[in-house]
Amino acid sequence: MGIKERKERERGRRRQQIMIAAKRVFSEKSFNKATMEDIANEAELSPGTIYLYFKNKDELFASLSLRILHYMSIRLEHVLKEKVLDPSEKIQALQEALYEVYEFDPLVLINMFHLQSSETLRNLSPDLLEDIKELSRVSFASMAKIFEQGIKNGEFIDRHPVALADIVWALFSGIVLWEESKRLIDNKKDYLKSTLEMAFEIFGQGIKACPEPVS
Amino acid sequence: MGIKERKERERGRRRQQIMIAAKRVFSEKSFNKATMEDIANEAELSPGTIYLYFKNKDELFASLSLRILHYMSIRLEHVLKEKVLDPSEKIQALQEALYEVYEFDPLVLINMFHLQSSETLRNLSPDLLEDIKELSRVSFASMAKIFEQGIKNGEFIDRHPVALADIVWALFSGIVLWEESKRLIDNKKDYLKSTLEMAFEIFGQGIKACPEPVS
Amino acid sequence: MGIKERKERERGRRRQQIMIAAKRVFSEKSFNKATMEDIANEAELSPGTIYLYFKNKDELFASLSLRILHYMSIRLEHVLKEKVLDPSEKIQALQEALYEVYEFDPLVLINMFHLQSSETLRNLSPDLLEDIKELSRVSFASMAKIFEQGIKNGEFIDRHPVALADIVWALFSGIVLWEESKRLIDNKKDYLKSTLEMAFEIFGQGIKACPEPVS
Amino acid sequence: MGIKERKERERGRRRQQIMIAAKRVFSEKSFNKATMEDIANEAELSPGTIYLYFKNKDELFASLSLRILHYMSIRLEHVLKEKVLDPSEKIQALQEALYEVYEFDPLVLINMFHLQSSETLRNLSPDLLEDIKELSRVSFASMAKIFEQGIKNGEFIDRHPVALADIVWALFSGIVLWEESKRLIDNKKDYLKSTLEMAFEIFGQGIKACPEPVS
DNA sequence: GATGAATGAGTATTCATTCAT
DNA sequence: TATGAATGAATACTCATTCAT
Repeated sequence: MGIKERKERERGRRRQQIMIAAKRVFSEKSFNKATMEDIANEAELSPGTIYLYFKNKDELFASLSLRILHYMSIRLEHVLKEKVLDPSEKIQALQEALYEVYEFDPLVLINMFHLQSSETLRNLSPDLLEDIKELSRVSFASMAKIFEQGIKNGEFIDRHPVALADIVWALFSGIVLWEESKRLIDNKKDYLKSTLEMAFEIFGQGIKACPEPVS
Repeated sequence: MGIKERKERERGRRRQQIMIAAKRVFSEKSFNKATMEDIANEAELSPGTIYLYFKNKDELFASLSLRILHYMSIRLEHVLKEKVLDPSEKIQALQEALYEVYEFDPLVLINMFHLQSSETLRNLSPDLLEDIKELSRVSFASMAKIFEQGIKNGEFIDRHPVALADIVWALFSGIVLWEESKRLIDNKKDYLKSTLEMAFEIFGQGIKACPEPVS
Repeated sequence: MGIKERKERERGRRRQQIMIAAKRVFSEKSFNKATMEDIANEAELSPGTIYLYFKNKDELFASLSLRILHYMSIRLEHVLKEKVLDPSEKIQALQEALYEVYEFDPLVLINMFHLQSSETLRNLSPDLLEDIKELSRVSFASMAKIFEQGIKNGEFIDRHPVALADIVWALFSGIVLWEESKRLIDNKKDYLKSTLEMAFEIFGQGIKACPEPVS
Repeated sequence: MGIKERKERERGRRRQQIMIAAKRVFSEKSFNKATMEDIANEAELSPGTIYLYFKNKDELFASLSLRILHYMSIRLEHVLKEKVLDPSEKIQALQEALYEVYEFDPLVLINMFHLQSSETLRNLSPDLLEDIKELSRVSFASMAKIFEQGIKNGEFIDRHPVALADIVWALFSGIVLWEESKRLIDNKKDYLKSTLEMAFEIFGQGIKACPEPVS
C-alpha cells in the first residue's frame, strides 16, 4: 500500500535522525558515559520515543556499527570493481577507501570494539546480529578478492587472501586506535594519515612478488 | 629493619593477590561490568580491603596495565640487546616477544584501550600515570632502536624508526583485537599466532632494502 | 500557555510534597542519619524521583531552610509595618512572630545550623545560596528597623540596631536549641513559649530608655 | 595497691592524650567528617588503642563535653563563691566566666548540640550520661543561686532563678552559634566578645529591680 | 597493653527503561 | 505516535569497629 510505504519511509527517517544524534553523542562521550537522555536531547526527541525505534541502548549502538559497515562495504566493492587499476594501485585505493571510512565516522570506530563485548552481543536481536556479520563478510570478501586478483596476476606473493584482508583490517584498526591513544596521552598532532600511508606502502612492498631479481 | 621489610613484602603479596583476581574478573567482564565486589569475591577479600591497596577502581585497573607494560619493556630490551641476531632476525624476535606479551595477559590487552579514556586518566595519581608513560617510552625506544640498527646496516629502507615502531605496535594491537572480535562473534579457533607471523613476515619484507634489482 | 502553567504548578506541588516528607524525616533523624530512601518512602516516591526535583541531598535540605526563612521574612516585615504599635509593643510582636516561625517548623530550625557547615555550603548552587543570604538580610533589616524606630522615638537606649537584631536572633535560636536539648535529655515538657516570653520581657526592659527617674 | 594506682593514673593520662587529639580533630572537622583514624593519627596511636579507652566514637565525643562541663562548673562555682562581688557585678563575672568557657574550647561548643541527638544519647553508657546530667545540674544550680542572691537582696526583680539561668545559657549558646554562622557565610571578623558584652549589659538592665522610679 | 589489617554494612546518586496520558 | 515523569536496581567507596598477633 502507498500508505504503508510512506509510513515505512517516515519510520526510516526517524531512525536516521536518532542515529545521527547518537553518533554525535557517542563520539563525544564513550558508550558508557553517553546517556539515552543525551541522545534524546541531541535528536530533539523524548527518551521514550527512541525506544519506539530501537529496542535498547545496545541495539541503537549496534545500528551505528551497521551503518558504518554498510558504508565500508560499498566503498570496498567500488575499489574491487575499478577495472582500470592494477592490483598494486588497488592496494593504494584500498588504503584511501579505509581512510574515508575513518573520516565517515572517526570516533565511533574506536567504540566499535565495545560492540564485541559478549554482554553487548547477548543483548542484540538475532536479525541485527546477522546483518552485522553479513556486512562484515561482504567487506572482507571484497578485500580478499583484491588480493586474489593480484595473486592470479602473479603480481602478489601467493598467500591466503582472507588472511591478507584480516591483516589489512587489523593494521587499519590498530593504527586508528593507536593514534587516538597517543592523542589522549600526549595531546600530539594527529599523524594518522601519514602513518597509514607508510604502513600501506610497507604492506604493499611486503606482498608484492619480487621481480625476477636478476638473471 | 627486618620487620619493616617483611611487612613491605607482605603488602606486595596482597597487591599481587588482588591484581590477579582483578585480571581474571576484568578478562571475563569489561571494565564497566566488573564490580569491585566481583573482584573482592574473586580475591576472597572484602571490598574495603581492596581500597587499602588501591586508591580506586581506575588505579587498580591502571596497575594491571603497568604490570604488562613492565613485562613488555623487559622483553623488548632483551631483544634489542641480543648481539648474535642480525636485524632481520630481530624483527622475528620482536614478533615472538610481542606474542609472549600477549600470552602473559591475553585479554587485559583488549581493555588497555580503556585506559586511554580521558576520564580514566584524570583519575590516576600523577606518579602512576608517569610510570605508565615512562614504560611506554622505554618499550618504544627499544623497538625503534632495532629498526635504527637495521637502517644503519643498510639492510632496512631508511624510514623513520619511531614511525616503524608505531606501525609494529598498531599492527600487533590491531591483530589481537581483531582476533578477539572474531572469536566473540564466530566462536572460531584462535588464529592469532599464525596471523601475527604472516603479518610480520610481510612487514619484514616490506622494510627490507631491496637487493640491487640487478641491471 | 495554560498547559505550561499547569505543569509548572504540578511541579511545584511535587516539590512541596517532597519537602514536607523531608521535613518530617529530618525532624526525626538528624541530617546525617536521614537517608534519601527514608525521604522517598515518606513521600511515597522512588529515590530517583527526588533527584528530578532537587540536585542533591544538600540542596533539598537547604530548600527547607529557604522555606522557613521566607516565612520569617514575611512575618517580620508584617511586624515592622504595623502602624498602630509603639516600639515596645513591637518587641512583643517580634517575639510572637518568632514563636510562630518556630511553630511553622519547630525541629528543622535546629538543623538549620547544619546548613552553615562549610561542606554543605560548597555543595549548593550559587542561586540557592544567594536566595538564602538575601532572605536572611531582609529579615535582619526588618528587625533592625524596629529598634531604629524605638531609638529615634527616644523610647529605646541608643544602641546599634543591627547588634540588637543579632542579639534577638541569638537569643531566640539559643532558647529553641536549649529547650530542645532539655527535652531530649530529660524528656521534660516544652517550656519554650514561657521562656521566650520572659526572655523578651527582660530584653525589652533592658533596652528601654529609663523614664526620667524623677527627682 | 600502689601498682593499681599507678596503672590508674597511667590510664587517665592516655585518656587525656586521646581527648586532646579528639578535641583538635573535632574542632577542624565536624563530628561526622572526623574519623577515628584522624584522631588516632593526631594522638599518635593506632585506631584500635582508642577503643581500649573509649567504648565508641560517641562516648569519646561525649567525654569531651563532660570535660568542658567540668571546666564550666568550676568556673561558675568560683563566681558564686566570690564574696566581695555584689549581684550586679556577679552578672558581669558570669559573662566573663562563660567567655572563658568559650575560649577553653570554642568550636566543640558548637558540636555540643550534636550530643543531644537521640541517636547519640542512645549509644552512651548510663554512667557517662548521668555524669553529664549531673555536671549540667551543678552548673545551672550555681547560676541560679547567683540570681537568687540578687533577688533576696532586692536588687533583682523576682523571677524564677532557674528560668534566668536557662535564659543566660541560651543567650550565650545562641550568640556563639550565631557568630560562628556569620563567620562561615560572610567570612567576617569575630565580634563574639563585644556582642556578648552588650547582651549581658541588656540582660543585667532587664533583671535589675528598678530603683523606685519616682516618689 | 598496643597494633593496624581486615571487615562489611551502609548510602548517595545515576540512568536505562516503562507506561499512563 | 510521542511524551517525559517516574521508576528502582545497581555500585563505588567510607569508616566504625574488631581481633589475631
